[in-house]
Amino acid sequence: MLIVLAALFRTYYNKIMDTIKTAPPGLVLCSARELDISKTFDCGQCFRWTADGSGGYTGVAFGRLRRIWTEDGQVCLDAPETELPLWQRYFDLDTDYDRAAGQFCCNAYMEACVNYGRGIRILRQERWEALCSFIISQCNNIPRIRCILEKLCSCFGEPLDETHFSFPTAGRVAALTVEELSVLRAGYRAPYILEAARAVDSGALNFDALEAMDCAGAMQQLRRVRGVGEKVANCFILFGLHKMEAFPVDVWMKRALREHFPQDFDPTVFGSCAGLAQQYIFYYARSGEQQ
DNA sequence: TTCCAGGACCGGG
DNA sequence: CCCGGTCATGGA
Repeated sequence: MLIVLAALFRTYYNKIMDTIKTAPPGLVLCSARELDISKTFDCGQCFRWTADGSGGYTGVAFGRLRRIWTEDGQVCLDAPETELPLWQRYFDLDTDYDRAAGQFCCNAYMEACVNYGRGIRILRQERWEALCSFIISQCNNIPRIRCILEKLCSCFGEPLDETHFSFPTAGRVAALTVEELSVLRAGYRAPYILEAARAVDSGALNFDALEAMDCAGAMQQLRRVRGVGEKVANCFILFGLHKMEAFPVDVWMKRALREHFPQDFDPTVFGSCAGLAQQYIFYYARSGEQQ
């Protein structure tokens, strides 16, 4: 009897101690007002962060598998303290979004967009992942974009645990064939992915050089890659190069611009952060709120 | 069955 | 310059 009780106690004791030992350190990133993780991850700028059912999100960036959640009005991150600068940069925490949004309010609709999207931050994603993601995005829906990217990583990335993988490097993808890529079921986009990977891997497309250019110059270089048109290039310039004046226009944006702005409306009036204005509009339009 | 999804490309007018 | 057809794929 005593032996059984002792064994039971030991089992629970060990379980509790394991929980304490493996408890995430919970690095504090910023306030929840500065960064709304669900809006930021679900607004259509990235495709590899997924809600884990308990209010948090799990994803991979820089080859690091991390969990992020909001707790007591603060955004917490399951990462060692030495990574704080890395993630502060990833979430663009040095930019004053309230000040940027102050330039946007040209009508009541835009005001609604800003209010609805407050807390979105334009991530500083890895550039190859961003380029690849938006090549895949063309004429595609978001769940399937996520599905194809997931398959790309699980087939050709490095395993991080049982279910998560790093994003394969451009060099790794460049060495593949269209036949090998057919497992993605990416359809006509497969050769586009390959050509982009080879351009990046060979240096024909140099991200550092693109970053040093203005939007027009980067656009000119990007459009030399087959499968990269004006819209995909703009998405990459905004989400990959973090040039905030880029203003990608897709079908949702076309409809919003048609229905809520003057015919000859020029998005450059949104200023140096027009891309953020675009994201507020896109997120609001897609939400189905108001119409 | 047809339509649509964060398009791009190519040809012809 | 602008227009329509075409390019895979899967879900509604």
